[in-house]
Amino acid sequence: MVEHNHTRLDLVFRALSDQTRRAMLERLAKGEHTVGELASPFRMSLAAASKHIQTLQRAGLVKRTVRGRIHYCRIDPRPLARADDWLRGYERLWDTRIERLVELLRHPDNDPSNPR
Amino acid sequence: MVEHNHTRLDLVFRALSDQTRRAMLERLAKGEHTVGELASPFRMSLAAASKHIQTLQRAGLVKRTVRGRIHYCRIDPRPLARADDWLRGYERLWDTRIERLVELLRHPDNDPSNPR
DNA sequence: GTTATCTTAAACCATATGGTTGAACATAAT
DNA sequence: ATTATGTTCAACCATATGGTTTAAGATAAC
Repeated sequence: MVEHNHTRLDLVFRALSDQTRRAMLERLAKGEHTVGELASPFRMSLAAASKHIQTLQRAGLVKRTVRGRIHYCRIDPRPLARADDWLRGYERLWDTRIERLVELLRHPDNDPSNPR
Repeated sequence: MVEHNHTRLDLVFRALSDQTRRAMLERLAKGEHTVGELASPFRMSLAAASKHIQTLQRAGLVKRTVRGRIHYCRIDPRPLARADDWLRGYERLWDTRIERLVELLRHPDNDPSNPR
């Protein structure tokens, strides 16, 4: 559902718009961490860090498992792939190599590296 | 400068976290538009749409040229490329094909498609 | 010079955000 | 049962956001 996809992208990009949350993802990319572990490098209260983790969770970027009193968090990269899919829709605009390839396909004789 | 890069990424992802602004970028990907043209498809005031365009501009995603009383906007895809660079840092986590390739490189004899 | 058009600024509003502190909840250790 | 640990909730605060309306500014058309 298009509307649903927009909402998800909203949340993902929103979650990524803060360097604390990006740093948390970078750590989670290396493996599972507890909430306390994720919070510890940041100079903010545990409650603030907990809020950030919840924002990541709402975006689907983090999944948590509770075992006893410990909350374990893991990265879920699929929403990142979808965000990347969206960005790659613009790849043609930033990748001049693709532009040149398209140009070559249209006018093959214009290739300066072609000695013909 | 690392800090500067973070700020820029904040702004880019922030700008992308709204479907109105993403829709504006999609139109700009097809070519230059005036502010009024960008605003017209949306059911919001011109002032509101103007604010969105300013958010895109602050993120560096849009460049504007003023000719007379008309403001022309163009997409600048470079910040999208940088956002994509950041996302691609996680490619290994979402692309299981890369995972399998790495696994093959480590244990070549485990390839089930290899009849050896 | 006057009117029209394009666009933003200012003020306002409701909501969201990102942080704090202290309390509360859930579970583990003793 | 009590204390300790891990974590979230609630209330608060300052700021930001996304929208509105109206006014203002810049330029073009007449």
